[in-house]
Amino acid sequence: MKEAIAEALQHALSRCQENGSLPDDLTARIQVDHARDKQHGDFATNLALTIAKAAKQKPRDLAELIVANLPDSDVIEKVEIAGPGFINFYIKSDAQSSVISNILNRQEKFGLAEIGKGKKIQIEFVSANPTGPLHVGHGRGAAYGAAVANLLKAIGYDVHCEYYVNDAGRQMNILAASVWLRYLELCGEEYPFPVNGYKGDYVLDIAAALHRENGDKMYHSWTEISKDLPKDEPEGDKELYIDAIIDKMKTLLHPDQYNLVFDVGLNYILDDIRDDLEHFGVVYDEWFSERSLTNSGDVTLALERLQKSGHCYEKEGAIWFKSSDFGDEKDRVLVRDNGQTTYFASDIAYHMNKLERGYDRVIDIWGADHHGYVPRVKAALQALGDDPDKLDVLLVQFAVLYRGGEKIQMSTRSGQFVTLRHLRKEVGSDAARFFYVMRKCEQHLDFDLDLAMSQSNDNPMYYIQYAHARVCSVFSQLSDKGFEFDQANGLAHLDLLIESHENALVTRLSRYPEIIARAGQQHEPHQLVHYLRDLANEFHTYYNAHQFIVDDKNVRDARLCLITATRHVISNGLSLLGVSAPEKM
RNA sequence: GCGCCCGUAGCUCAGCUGGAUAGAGUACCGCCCUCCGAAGGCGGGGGUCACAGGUUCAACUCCUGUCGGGCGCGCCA
Repeated sequence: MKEAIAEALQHALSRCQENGSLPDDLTARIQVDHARDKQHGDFATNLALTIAKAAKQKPRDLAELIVANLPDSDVIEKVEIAGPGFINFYIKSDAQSSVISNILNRQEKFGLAEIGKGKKIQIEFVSANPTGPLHVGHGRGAAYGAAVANLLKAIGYDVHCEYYVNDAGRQMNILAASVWLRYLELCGEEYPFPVNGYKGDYVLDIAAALHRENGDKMYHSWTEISKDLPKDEPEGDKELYIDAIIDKMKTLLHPDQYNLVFDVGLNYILDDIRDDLEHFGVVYDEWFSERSLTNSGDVTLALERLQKSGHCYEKEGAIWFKSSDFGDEKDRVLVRDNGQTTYFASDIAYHMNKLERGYDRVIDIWGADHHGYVPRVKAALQALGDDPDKLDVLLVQFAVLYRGGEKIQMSTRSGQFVTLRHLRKEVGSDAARFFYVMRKCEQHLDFDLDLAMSQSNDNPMYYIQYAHARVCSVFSQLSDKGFEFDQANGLAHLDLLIESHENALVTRLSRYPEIIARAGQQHEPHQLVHYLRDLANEFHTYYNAHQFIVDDKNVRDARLCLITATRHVISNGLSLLGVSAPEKM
């Protein structure tokens, strides 16, 4: 509809230029907006105001000129000039109501677009370290990432969802050490658990599994382990201490044994995460291993290419990337003085790998605490000769949890956190998914657990789902009363939908495709949330104002067509958000 | 200190990439079920859009500065 009006305006402009009433070199970006106020019609354009200066004419005069040159249209009812020079358009009602038959034909396909046809997008999200279960902070990234992916698919992109598994590095070694120490407890050993070890219950479970499978095979006494160890906190340094334990573990255990402990821990947690996300309705096309980048030689290759680019140097035994050449605040280490590559080096290789896979666009969704990391990754891509603009990093602010009005402090290491699994079980996947995407990602999210877990009616999700359930309920009433719905008859009598509530609802329905397109392109699922709330509101208002099951068959069928269309749109929208549309509540 | 994000109704947030009188929810007050689910609807009060300048026919929106809040500035990942 918007396009039709923009096209008409373009015609009018060209016509004015042909007959000399406007200068030839005039170019205008035609903008058509939904009128905010009903008194301003359905659509409005500020075209006359924007070209006033270039055309050297008064906006109101220009508006009249444009209107006079508008081509005939079968959708425009009338045109008005208002205020300083706005042009307001009123749409013919039969053009509006055609959206109903469109929805009833397309059903679950209504709203889909082909904006991204033929374009491939890779989207990576969550990617939490496999050192423990997902917590509610990760949940936001999961819900947001999945919703963005759904929206992009809906507008025609070929979307590939990926989870980057950080299965290399120090954190994983700490996990392995934590598991091993818990395992020693099961062998009957007693010792003080390291301050910096992972203390969550899941570590006990992993250790138990390890002990079940292997008995005491990997047992070493604490006196043997603790020999020459530095002091743990509070007397000593907890970081040095845990590293010393890892070293000791590596010397005491056969490499195969070390890897076994490591892998049992990794796989246990990864399985848990995968299972958790699946129940959350979040599925990935690929789980990409950080270690695989080292094994495949991609890390070496990335480092070579970076060094060839001339933006690397050696200092104090380490190899540095001169990211400050590309706007980063300081240079970054790629290879440590001990010869080990950094996480950053893997990440460069990973992003290089992503772009080499031929995606038109690559989206990373990170926690906002990683924002300082963006410039260095883009710098690396630029140094490698790739286009850094192909990478979109979307930063999600953390969800701040409240319980009893108090902010909850969380730490993975101490094991004090609310898991996503827990949240899901308490409030259900639907409410959690909905809550997480209600506000835009750069906004802090206050997640009140008491409110969410109490299944309160305050949750706007119920309002939307209720609208859907109400439509379904009307249809069960219909058969109870011995009526049948004749869709074809309803579509033939859409002109009977003359009530203002009906017009408002139809107008709202007609905007759905636009909302999907915009929410997708701007990566903003919250726009869809707000739309659905408005749509539900329009429906509930209509429901209260008018009876649908009336004796007049034509009116009845027409109204049933309208509410069925509403049901489809609600269902389609909720499904993109990962929320169900129940028929009964 | 530097960098990124945020400051809109008592509270939680929208505001369509500069447009017409700044909107919802919630909370508070008052109405509406002999009628398809009241998990609903209708009405009411409540705002110097943090502050100060600037650009513009037009600024919540763009620019600069100030103040307030969050986060980040490792040879951790």
